[in-house]
Amino acid sequence: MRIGELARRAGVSTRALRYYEQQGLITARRAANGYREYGEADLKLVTEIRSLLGVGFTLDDARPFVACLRAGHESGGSCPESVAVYQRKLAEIDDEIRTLLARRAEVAGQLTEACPGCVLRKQGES
Amino acid sequence: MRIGELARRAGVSTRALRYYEQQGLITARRAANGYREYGEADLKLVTEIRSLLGVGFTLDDARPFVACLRAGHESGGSCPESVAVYQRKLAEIDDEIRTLLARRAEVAGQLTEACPGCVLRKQGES
DNA sequence: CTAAACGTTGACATCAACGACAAGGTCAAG
DNA sequence: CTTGACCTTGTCGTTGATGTCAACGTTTAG
Repeated sequence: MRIGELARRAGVSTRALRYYEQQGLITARRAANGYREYGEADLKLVTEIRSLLGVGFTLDDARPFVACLRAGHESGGSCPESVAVYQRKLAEIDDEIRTLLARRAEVAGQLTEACPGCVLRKQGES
Repeated sequence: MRIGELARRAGVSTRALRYYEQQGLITARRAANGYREYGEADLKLVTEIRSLLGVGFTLDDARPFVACLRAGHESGGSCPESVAVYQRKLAEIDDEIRTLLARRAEVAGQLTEACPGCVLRKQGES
């Protein structure tokens, strides 16, 4: 299939696909006229990439997953390198959550000071 | 005081101060030689801006606070416009936290699938 | 034959808050 | 007079994942 069809099927823009290629995440055979030609495996790759981007991974983070799929594994996350990324990302997410909770407390405190009774309750806060 | 001293006292770069001025957050009298001249009030403004930036506010968010201080209030957060920003930011932060929690769950789930027993516990999780 | 619908590469624009220069003016001390 | 520490404006670079053109070649349906 050509780039337009892959884009439609994967739900991404052709621009994105060319960018992924430029970043070395996907590759494409070239037809005689220079057009990119993709197979079903490429659809899986792009789908994996999109899924990872959707949960906040960067393209760089996605590399091991793509490599894992290319190596023949049915899941991109089943290689040690991918697992390492998973763990790093989990740690990053936890860090961000901690930062945001601290910020929320700080901002809520300031708001309370400026306008007692203005603070909205958060789910789970007494 | 001139820009260098204000920068030192506020703990920011002169570049940042000029940027704040360009964005209309602070203003400066000009000496005969064209140098910017600041007063103690400006130090308060910059300190407020930095404090807000520190908890994730944008310069645009900081505008009402600066205006509030300029209007003579001792606290930048004590004007209704500032309170509105506080509330909007709180809502934004809560949204981000929710997103991150969902992501964390998603990533942790994938990791568990790929590598049972690899997931680290989070504080507060059973 | 031609227009529409594809494909190609290349390059600039976006968002925020500056950092890092360039190229110059000003001013005090030695 | 000169060095050096200030100050000025202006412009480009940073970061990530594209959007959006430009300018052009290809293919396909009518």
